[in-house]
Amino acid sequence: MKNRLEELRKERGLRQEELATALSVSRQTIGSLENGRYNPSIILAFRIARYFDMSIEEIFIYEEEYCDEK
Amino acid sequence: MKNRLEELRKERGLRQEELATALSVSRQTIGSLENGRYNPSIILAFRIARYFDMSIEEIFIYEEEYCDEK
DNA sequence: TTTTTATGTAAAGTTCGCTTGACATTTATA
DNA sequence: TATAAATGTCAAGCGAACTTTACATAAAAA
Repeated sequence: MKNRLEELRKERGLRQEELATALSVSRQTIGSLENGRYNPSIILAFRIARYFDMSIEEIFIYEEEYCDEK
Repeated sequence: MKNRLEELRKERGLRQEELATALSVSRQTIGSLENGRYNPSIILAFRIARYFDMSIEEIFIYEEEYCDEK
């Protein structure tokens, strides 16, 4: 799954650490999401969407080709 | 997190097993989601939303009171 | 009532999401 | 250049999200 986290964070002039703090996760979690090392839990996805005042679908891009992902 | 899975499934006259097969998960996964034993991964949430032709937000209800969930 | 169908749920195992801690690399600033 | 600030990334550990197997219960149909 792709996402627009880095883009959205930079638009707002935030460091990874600041975003992490705002979302109550670790800096490594933000880095890992931005670099695609893993996907967020749905709870974190909701918190991210709420933080940026957007829908989950506007931030996280699900494409069917990942047909075997869980 | 609450969700409308059971309601949506029954509206469409599906058994848990049929929905599970359509989504490529086990029947127990559907039952566990319907009964709130755990939350879906974001990938599964996307597949469910796509299956019902709805947004994730229309199916899964995130409320801020779950402030410590991950 | 008896049998079948649908659902509930537990146990055990695997992988993933997230943590903390650590250290390397890149980028910016003194 | 040298130092600091921001990011990249690894490892170990924990709990969550799945799996399969199994069995119990509920509801519907014979």
